[in-house]
Amino acid sequence: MNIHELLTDKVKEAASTIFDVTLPSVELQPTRKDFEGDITVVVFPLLRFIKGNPQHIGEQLGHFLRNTMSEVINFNVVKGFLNLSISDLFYLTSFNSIKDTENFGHVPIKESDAVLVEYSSPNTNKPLHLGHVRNNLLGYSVAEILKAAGKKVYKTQIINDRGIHICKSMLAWQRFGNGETPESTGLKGDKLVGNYYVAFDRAYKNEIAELVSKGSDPKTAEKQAPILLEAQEMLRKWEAGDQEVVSLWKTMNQWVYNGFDITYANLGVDFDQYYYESDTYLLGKDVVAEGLDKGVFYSKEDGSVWIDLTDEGLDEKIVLRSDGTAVYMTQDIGTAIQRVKDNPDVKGMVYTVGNEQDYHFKVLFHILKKLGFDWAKNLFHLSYGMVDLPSGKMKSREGTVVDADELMDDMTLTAAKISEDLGKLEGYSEDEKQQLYKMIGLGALKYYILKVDPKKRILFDPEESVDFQGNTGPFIQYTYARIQSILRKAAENKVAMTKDIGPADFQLHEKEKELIKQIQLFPDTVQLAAENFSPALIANYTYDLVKEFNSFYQNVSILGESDDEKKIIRVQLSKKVGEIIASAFKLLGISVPERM
RNA sequence: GGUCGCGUAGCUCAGCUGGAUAGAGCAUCUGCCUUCUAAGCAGACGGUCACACGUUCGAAUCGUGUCGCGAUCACCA
Repeated sequence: MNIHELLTDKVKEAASTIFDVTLPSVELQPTRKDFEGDITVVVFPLLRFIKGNPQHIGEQLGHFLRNTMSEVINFNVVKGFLNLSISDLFYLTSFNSIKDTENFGHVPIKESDAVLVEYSSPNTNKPLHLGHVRNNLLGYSVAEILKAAGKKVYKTQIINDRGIHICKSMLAWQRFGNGETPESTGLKGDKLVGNYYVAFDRAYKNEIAELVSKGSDPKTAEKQAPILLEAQEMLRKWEAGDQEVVSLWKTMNQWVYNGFDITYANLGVDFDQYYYESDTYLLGKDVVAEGLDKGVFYSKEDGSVWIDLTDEGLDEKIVLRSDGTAVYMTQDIGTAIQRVKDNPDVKGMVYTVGNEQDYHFKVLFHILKKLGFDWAKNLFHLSYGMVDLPSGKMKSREGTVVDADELMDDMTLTAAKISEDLGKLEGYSEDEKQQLYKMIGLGALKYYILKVDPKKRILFDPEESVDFQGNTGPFIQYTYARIQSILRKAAENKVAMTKDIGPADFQLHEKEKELIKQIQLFPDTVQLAAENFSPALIANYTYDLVKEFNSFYQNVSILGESDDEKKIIRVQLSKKVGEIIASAFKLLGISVPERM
């Protein structure tokens, strides 16, 4: 039982013995630094149940708590705030139990409670860019946080591997490619294919210009450019299963997958399941038919099928075209159902998709609820804002996107430059250095993106790149490395790491209490982050912990002239902080170095 | 125009279910490397929490409205 639960119970008990009232809840908060005490009971909310002067009530409660709880050694009342001083006994017993807890903050996984997390979901016609990076980091991190909170998680992505845009790069390759392959060019497969997508666009624009110069109207020119008609023809052939087209499609998609695999590996994300739109784009039609029978949907004269969501404050939405073919929504309905069929233990899903699709997912979730699926109440759209550049929006056609691979390389280079300037890496082999630079560069990138609320837009300045000071990944990694150094030296000094320390041995330093308080918050933070699908909560918690640790580190002597008991508890504290940093960063997909 | 999201220090961001005098980092300035890593620490400076009204003992936080920015309102995905 933690101190908050303990105090809540005691305050309730006090209220019933002194005032004969039953309290539904008690408001507790950490005492502000300018006041004496550790934990504060806010008296104001109690006034609804206990009539009287808040000052007086606070004092009565304070006396009761001090007399009946060994943990409360003193109290004072300021206005309506009852500040309680907590004993060293409590801090030490609490820390003694935390110290030996493995995987502190993680809850064991309950197999019955599976959640499916979808992220990345790329197109196979161009390489991944900065937007995907945010998507991937968010999705991966949320999946890891859910695991830590005791959920079984399936990471999944649905790959958009079909459609006119895929045919465009295929056609351009046929026409201008001269049989180039990733092997023959040495290019990553996704880059090669992406180049042909750009080549298509160039050729298309030229044809339009030519048609317009011959007197054609620009709008019709856009629709009648021969290369576009040819791409559309190719799509028809693909849908008809034309062998040559399908074979080229398979080959080129495989190039792209091989390229993506490298990017994902560098980014440190992974997936348990893959869905391909070429398999799922026909799904959902049967569900629509069923829903039509049940009266969830209705059809119009032309045969198209709709759902009326005006009751929910939304409008009408089409779910099947008049020619009977599926739309985006149809596919998503079908895919959701298919996934639960494939994984019967799934009780909820998280969709990591940009906020331009907020409306789509709102509608999708309503439809699935109306269709009566019990898991439909546990659907969450992990919606995130755009990543903008100082120059404005990223546009792939205008070449203003930040490529994911290049970005990671740049970050690694920046990390290398700063590290070399600081000159701390004597005795490192070139390999070790490169590994460390990558760890730092990617740590900077990931932390930079994950620490901000997903809903907010991010302005990413590649020039200024990323800071290594303050609330950044490298600063936290650096603190971790320093802690490892303390532990190495403690091992040389043979400090007893498992020994419990009692309150009689010495008085706790103010900084030690602060650190223990911060450590205690970690499990709650993980739970909260899981409930809110928020890596930002974990990131900011970790930064607070590191700040607290650094303050502790500068203000107390860990391995210096302190006596043995102090030395032991201080090294134990450092060790636990190191463990928490590592496990929090693991939830963010960031590695920590042993030395730097 | 309808709907949704955002608006906190010069800049980048925290601020949990309403609680005491609003919190960090960067930038600017001042101290601190003969002791465990100075990518650090301690401090100064910097705020009408976009604006107005409301709810109440108490509002950055909740509600309504206004303004600004963005997204979205396809038989595209």
